[in-house]
Amino acid sequence: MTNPLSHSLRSDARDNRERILAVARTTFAAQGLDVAMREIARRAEVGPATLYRHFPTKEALVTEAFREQMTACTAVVDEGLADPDPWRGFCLVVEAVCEMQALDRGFTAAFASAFPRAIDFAADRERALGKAAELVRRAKAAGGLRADFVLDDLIMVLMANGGIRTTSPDDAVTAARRFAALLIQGMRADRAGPPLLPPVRPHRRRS
Amino acid sequence: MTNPLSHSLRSDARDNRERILAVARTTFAAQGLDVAMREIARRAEVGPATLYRHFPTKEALVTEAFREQMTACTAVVDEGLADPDPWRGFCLVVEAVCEMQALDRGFTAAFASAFPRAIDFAADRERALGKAAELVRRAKAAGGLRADFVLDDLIMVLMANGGIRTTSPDDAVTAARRFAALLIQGMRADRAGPPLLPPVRPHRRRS
DNA sequence: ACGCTAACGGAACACCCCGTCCGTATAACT
DNA sequence: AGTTATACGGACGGGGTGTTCCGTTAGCGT
Repeated sequence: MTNPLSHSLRSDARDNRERILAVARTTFAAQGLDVAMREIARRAEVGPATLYRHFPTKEALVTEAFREQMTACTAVVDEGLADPDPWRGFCLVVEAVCEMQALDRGFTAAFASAFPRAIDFAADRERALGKAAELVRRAKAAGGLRADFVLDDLIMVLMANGGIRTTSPDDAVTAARRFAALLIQGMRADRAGPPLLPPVRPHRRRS
Repeated sequence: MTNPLSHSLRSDARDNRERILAVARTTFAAQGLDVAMREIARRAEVGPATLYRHFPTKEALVTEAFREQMTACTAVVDEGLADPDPWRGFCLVVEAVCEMQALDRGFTAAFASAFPRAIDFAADRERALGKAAELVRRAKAAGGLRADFVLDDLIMVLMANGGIRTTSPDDAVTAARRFAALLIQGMRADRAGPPLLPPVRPHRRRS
């Protein structure tokens, strides 16, 4: 019902799978991707073999665990695109994504491809980036976003936001909001100040 | 001469020590702190035991390797304080430190205490932060920096800047400059836009 | 030149990681 | 209830890390 892949699985197997995914999501969110597979298995009250039977590799588990987060992210971008005021839509997206990153350390790492090599988010990632590019274009056309802003700047900002570490989740989201607010002021077209230096393309795997 | 600790050391030991430190500095700068001790020993053409005889633990090596970077950092803050225009001094410091972080990944991690637990930079770190607080105070008094800016915002910005990863060092410094320029525009007092949310204190080890 | 001690470095230790094998238990179907 | 295939989990292998032991080398003072 809830999961299209849940057919043809024995009941205990399906339960275990969901329990593993739930544990993986919360643990990755709280501690980042540097969590041992054994630890996730232990918290899910499952043997390591069971974990690996459901997800053949750690990368597979991470990919599956953050699939919904990824769609939520693109949904946010769509929401921003739907806003009648492009600049406001842009600001909302920046704030929302920063907050999402603050609430989920693992998502930050997964999105930035901090994991060994290009997860497989490639597809969703590129799609979201395409929409974000459109958002940037409109925000600039509307006169809200400074003209020398480029899509890669947005990626850079998100990467930077991911670097903020705090003690508690509450502090994390407050800091992210404050960070986003500061940045957004710097992105405004009016009183943009001296022109920015030439933009740089942040690193992208799969050269 | 150059090093006050170099007395009472045999010639080969002194050579090895300096070679190890040189290798550690360049390697940490290029690849961050996640470098195996064996790797540093190998590059310095030294056995692991020699490395550990000079630096009893990895933390000790890191601390010693970044001591001069730390003093360079405080020197930058002093330079900013010496500037007749507090706002310009503040901007210069932000730009310079961001650039330093871009050029040295290890320093970023060491400064942010990303290493296991509180290195020992505590003293220098607190001293530098004290001077930075004075810099912030003056920049606000001069009317250049927005009034709701706090010292912790500066720490947050530096932490964020450390999160930016690029492929080449050239890209890193370009990105850092661009990032700093964007942020500085958001920090300006004129046209500050809506007030920021309540500030948050970023995490500090040694509770 | 000699001897003594400081310094060296390869091998080994203890720990943790990801991923796998195989004998056992249990859900599902008759 | 009996049977069977599916799923389970403890134990294992291979590789990596920080750190230490100990037999050997080599600088330095005489």
